[in-house]
Amino acid sequence: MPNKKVLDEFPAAVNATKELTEKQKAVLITSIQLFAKQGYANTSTHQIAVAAHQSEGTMFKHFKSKANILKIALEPIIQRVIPDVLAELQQETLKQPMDNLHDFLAFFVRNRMAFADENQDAIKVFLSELLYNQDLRAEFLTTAPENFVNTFRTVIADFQQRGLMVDWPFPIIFRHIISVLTGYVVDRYILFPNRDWDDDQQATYLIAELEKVLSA
Amino acid sequence: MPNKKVLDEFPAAVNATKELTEKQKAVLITSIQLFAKQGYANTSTHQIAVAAHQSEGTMFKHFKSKANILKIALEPIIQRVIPDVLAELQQETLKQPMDNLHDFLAFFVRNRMAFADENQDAIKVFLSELLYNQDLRAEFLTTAPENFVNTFRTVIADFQQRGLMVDWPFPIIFRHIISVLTGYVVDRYILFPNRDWDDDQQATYLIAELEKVLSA
Amino acid sequence: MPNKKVLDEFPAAVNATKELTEKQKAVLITSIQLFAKQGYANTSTHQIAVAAHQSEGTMFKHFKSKANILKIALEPIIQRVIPDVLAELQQETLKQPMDNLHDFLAFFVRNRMAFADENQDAIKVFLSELLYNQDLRAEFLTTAPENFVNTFRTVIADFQQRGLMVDWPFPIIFRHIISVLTGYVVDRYILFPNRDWDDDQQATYLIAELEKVLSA
Amino acid sequence: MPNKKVLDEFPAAVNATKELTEKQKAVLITSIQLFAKQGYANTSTHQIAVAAHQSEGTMFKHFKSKANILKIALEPIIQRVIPDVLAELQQETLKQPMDNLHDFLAFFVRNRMAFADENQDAIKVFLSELLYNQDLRAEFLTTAPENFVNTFRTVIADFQQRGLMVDWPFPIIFRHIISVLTGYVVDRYILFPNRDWDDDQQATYLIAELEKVLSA
DNA sequence: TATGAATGAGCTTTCATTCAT
DNA sequence: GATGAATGAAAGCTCATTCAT
Repeated sequence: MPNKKVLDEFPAAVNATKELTEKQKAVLITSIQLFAKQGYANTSTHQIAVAAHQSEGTMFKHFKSKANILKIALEPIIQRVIPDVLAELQQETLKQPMDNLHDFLAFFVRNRMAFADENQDAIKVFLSELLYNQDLRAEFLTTAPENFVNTFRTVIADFQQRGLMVDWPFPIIFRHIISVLTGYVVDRYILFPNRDWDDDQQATYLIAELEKVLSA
Repeated sequence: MPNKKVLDEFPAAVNATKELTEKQKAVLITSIQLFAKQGYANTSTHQIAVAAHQSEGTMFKHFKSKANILKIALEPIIQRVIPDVLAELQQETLKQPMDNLHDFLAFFVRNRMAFADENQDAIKVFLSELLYNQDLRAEFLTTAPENFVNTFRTVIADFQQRGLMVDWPFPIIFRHIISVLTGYVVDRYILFPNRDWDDDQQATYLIAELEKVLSA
Repeated sequence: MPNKKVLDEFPAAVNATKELTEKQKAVLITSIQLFAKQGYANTSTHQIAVAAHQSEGTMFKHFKSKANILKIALEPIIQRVIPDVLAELQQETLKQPMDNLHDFLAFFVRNRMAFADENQDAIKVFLSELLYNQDLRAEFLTTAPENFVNTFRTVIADFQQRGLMVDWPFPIIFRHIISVLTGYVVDRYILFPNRDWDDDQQATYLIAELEKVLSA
Repeated sequence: MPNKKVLDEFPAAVNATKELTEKQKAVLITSIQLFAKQGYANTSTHQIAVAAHQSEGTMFKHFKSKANILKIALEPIIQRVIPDVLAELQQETLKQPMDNLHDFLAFFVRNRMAFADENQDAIKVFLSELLYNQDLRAEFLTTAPENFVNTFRTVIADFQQRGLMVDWPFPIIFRHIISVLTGYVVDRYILFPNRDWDDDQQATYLIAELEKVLSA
């Protein structure tokens, strides 16, 4: 049930402003699944409607256009990549203070691996659409700094001030972390999803890679 | 003239079997440019024909299908990502023996940065098509091991045997290198092509990142 | 109104599984008319759509392909060449027993002449497509034996056993009857539709021809 | 080598006015073969050119249009269906006078069966094109009466005057003969070419069929 | 003269979106 | 409101014919 999380997040992310019926949720989930399997351009609205047991007319009444279905379906991904990890980080630090780089990286890597596992379809679609979808890109590049990059920046700066992290510019460090994690996700879920993966071993190496580079 | 290299490589990569006229080259270059700007699915063959000053009929006589235009246009990328660096590496090692990790990484990073700079459009298209284009993916995943992964494997193993590189499994090391370099390419050419990039500084950091992780 | 019968037969032949709207019927009738006038290959789907006052999109949604329009439009011909005559033959024999060859031939010839008159367009298209349309041919050659040839075989065998018909092999007799009737149809409706035909006289001769050959 | 005869007849039929090179003959023969296999509309001029080892340019220089290739390729069939049989009939009657209906029908049927066997491809194409090709049809319907129908009329009238043939109108008799023979050709060469045919037995029956109907 | 590359109109089919019911 | 039939523009591709070499 790899898309369970996406569904669960809809209420939190979207329901604040809009009520989503079960069928409307089905449209969003089905869309992500079909887009992930075939690509956005190769998926017809008819196909979505049939798979979501909706009529095309009703679908367009609510979502207005195919592009908008994509946009709404990906919103949780864009909005929750960081907030989630922050919320859980807070809970974690309540249990025990996280005063070394290793513990932080271990938590962060495993947390995001879990997120990737639960949202693999949406992530694949997001990565691919980021390339050519001007609107999505614009939204992401304006939203990301606020609830994503800036939060990250604070955490990094904190580690650096405590002398626990290498004193490189933030963009370099930020890109490095994203690169290593995204590289894993692409390898694991997009290029070779059928390999026999040992997730724990993978986590260990990812943490080690990041630690070697980022430690002061 | 960012696509100069792609053009120059056509003779080497394709002309062995087929002579390409100027107009046929124009079709391939124009296609890559349009695909990079709009995406493959959002670019019509009519648009390509007009931009390449060709009639659609002639285009289809030579290239048979839109999918085949893409395939042929990307062939140099698939075939030459590694052979190029190897050839130049050989020339380089003739000048001075490369017996430490830093020198190798410095050469490798700068060489592939140049390659990326020269083939940015084709790389963008390649990355995006890798996600959903079954044929391209199949071709890449069968071609890559031979002229790409295996060569890499030998070089890595050599450094490891000499005790100059960390003793991690090859897939981990391989993915790490690819991730870091691809992360840079996406950042530099796809997400923020208009930023004021200091390529030399970027190279320095990339080399440092890789060296910290890979050194024994 | 030469295609009245074709239309009337759609309910019986097709409506069992699918309801046909008026416009869908119009597509089928118009197609047959255009195919009969210009040939299948020389008739564009656009032409059909305009003539049937339909949009091409709607047409394709229902009929899926041009080939399928042809197939569905000809189905009544393939399915009803013999069943019709049999049904009416049964009704006829209720009125008066048909115990000589002449009466049978007279009924059969006039009945099929009426069928040809009502379905001339479809018959022309059918004959021409039989030559090169692999699918139609395959369907006909598998359907025909069941509801066509075998029924005929029984009737012929019956007359032969009663000593009323020449003792030749069935394929010879079958082909002879079909040849003579088809020859008439081609002469009458395809080669010289504008001649001044005396249908009654034609029937008399056709019956005489068949009777001379087939009588014991 | 079923098309040998067609080729051999080209000199006689066409060379009087036009010289045909070997390659031009190849175009005509190949066309007929392809048209017979796939239909005229489904055969491209490119396909013909390749199969005949000709360039499309040269082909069009000589034949002007695809329609004209068909027309010229079928000319021998149209021109020689009857003249052939007449010439051989003359030779035959020199050996022994043919003063009964059976001998004439036997000669005629076997002679036309041989013709059909040698020109099966061209006959198939001719029959199919007769349906929709206005030009071919017009040519045939003006040419046929002169060198075909009228000759036939004379022979029939002669038999009738001698009291050897039924006293029916010529069109009825003519159509009957053509129908029976064409029915055989379609059965033998178009519908079921792969059956195990006993040509001698077929001839016997065809003669018997015609004799029963036509005898006085 | 012989060639085959070039042409562009026309083909069948798809699809996001609208609208009558 | 919900439906799915209807729309028609645009897609990829083919082809008979022309024309520069």
